[in-house]
Amino acid sequence: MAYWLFKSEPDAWSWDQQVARGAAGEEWNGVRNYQARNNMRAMAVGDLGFFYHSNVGKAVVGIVEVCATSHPDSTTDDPRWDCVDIRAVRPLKRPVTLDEAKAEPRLAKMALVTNTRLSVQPVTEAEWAVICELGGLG
DNA sequence: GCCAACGTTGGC
DNA sequence: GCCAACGTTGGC
Repeated sequence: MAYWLFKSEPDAWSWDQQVARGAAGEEWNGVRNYQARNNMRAMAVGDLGFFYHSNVGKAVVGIVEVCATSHPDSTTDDPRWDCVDIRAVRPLKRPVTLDEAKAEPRLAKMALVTNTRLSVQPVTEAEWAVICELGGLG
């Protein structure tokens, strides 16, 4: 079981929209970055991820689960781009902002802090636990 | 809205 | 294969 983080601008695709898709989930399409794509190719069904609102909010707002492994991105004919499907699991009790993550020494090496432009990132088990703690989840 | 950081593209 | 130019992301 691995942990990940998915970034989305809420104006383009928000947590509420993700929740509205329910158990069916939604394609995480539109990624046009090799590193992000490679991360998605490495995902397994049942892997968990954080849902992060970039630009507006700048906070981790919820937890998602991978419900389909990588497959061609339906928004392009370019065979280079694959994506996974994810479904909402639960919101954090309180969002964990980027400022909080930056201020937390245990998250100093987290990709969210060190590699701001990567839209699909791996998260370590330790980082996962810290964000859950800050987010009010036992 | 600006701009820094970073990734990609294309000329050589 | 190098590197300058360009495009995009995302914090501020």
